[in-house]
Amino acid sequence: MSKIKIIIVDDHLLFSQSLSYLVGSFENFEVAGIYNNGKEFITAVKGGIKLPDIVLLDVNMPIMDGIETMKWIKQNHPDQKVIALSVNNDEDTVMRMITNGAKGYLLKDTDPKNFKEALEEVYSRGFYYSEMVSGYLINKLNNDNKIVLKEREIEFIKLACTEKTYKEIADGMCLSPKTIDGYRENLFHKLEIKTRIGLVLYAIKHKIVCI
Amino acid sequence: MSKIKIIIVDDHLLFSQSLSYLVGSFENFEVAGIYNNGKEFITAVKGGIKLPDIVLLDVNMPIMDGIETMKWIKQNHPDQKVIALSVNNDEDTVMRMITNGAKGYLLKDTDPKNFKEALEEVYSRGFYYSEMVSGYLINKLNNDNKIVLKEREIEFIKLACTEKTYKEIADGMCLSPKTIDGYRENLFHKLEIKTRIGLVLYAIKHKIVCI
DNA sequence: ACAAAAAAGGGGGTATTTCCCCTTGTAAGA
DNA sequence: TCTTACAAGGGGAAATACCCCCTTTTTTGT
Repeated sequence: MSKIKIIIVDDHLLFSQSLSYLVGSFENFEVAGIYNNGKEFITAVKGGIKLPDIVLLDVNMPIMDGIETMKWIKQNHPDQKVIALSVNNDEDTVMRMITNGAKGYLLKDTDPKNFKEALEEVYSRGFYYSEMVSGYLINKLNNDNKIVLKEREIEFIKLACTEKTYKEIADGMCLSPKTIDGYRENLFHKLEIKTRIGLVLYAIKHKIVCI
Repeated sequence: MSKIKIIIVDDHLLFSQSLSYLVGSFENFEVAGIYNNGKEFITAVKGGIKLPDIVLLDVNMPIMDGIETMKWIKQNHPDQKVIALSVNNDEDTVMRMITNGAKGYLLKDTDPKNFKEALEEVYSRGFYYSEMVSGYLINKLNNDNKIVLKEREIEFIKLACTEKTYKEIADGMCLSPKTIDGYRENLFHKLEIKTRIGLVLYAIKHKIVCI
């Protein structure tokens, strides 16, 4: 019986190379390729490489990150099994990967035993959702009051995360200061915050801006 | 000739376990132990384990992070060779590790070849400073206008990164609002910022608060 | 197809908060 | 003793926050 093929996509060479040793040490598994970022992987797929049984996809990558890559995979190879790998467990990111079709989401501090289990389950059952992921899924069902930010609002938020005054922001967005006033108030209500500080904290927490 | 002994301290099990395979694959190197955080490692050292030739120390760890651990090592085993491992390359963190005695600072996206080189150099020459580190060292020499924040200022900054008004912050710190006024202005000058937003951004960037 | 609703832009006025200068007393250190 | 750090304050201009209101366009439901 041939081994289960794995492809690793991760920008941390030290990690991906090391991980390939770990995967290689498992019976029935073998690493079929290592790519440094989503772009490299997609280019390779377009170039005609054979898709593996499972892709191990890092979430935080510089060139083309996990979420973007996941979206592409979903569109072009919807049946491809992908396990997301990440150090961060914030609900936003986890849910975005899952809703884009990741079959599992593992933290990098996962025990190798667990990791192997996840690989096996994803291969045989098709998915592996840890307690964390299940928790988030239930959370999602219970209070699905998801906040939708419009393009123009995001633009405003980004500018609000600088030392510009609202007047300056208005100029920057070619709007009246009064309109900006409206944007602010809307967001304050929508996000349940009271001050511009709250807006900045929200923006950073939800990665609307990166610092 | 016996092999060069390495101890890995990293909270990401998947990484540390994998890395030990990589190190194991190098001639002349062997992994003598893996610990999940600084505390575990220090406890083991206090318990009398044999110190390795090189410690590979992750910087970002939950229980006892790389910087704290490095400080302890510097105090208690100043000759211990340590290579810091991290995903982030911000000057603050790098310099703090180096000034606390790290003999090298490697990013996790380092090429395994480079990694092996670093191990060898640290073992034989005693240190391995990448271009990045050298750059920061020179930077440090040129403009050594380091900003020192006092305890009370840090307290204030943390509160400024909330939706509290200065009045409320004053209450929280048992000071007059006017004193808070002074803190703010001092910091604005010292950090070359103009608004509380700038203060929040500074605090997050320099990890004074975490969100 | 057409009314209703939502989104986008703008306005007046006001209270509160932030920002910035300048001064004073006091305790601790060199 | 002189400096430095810390706490506190006065006064005022600017920015922020929070109401109320309006028009126009786009989207949506039926």
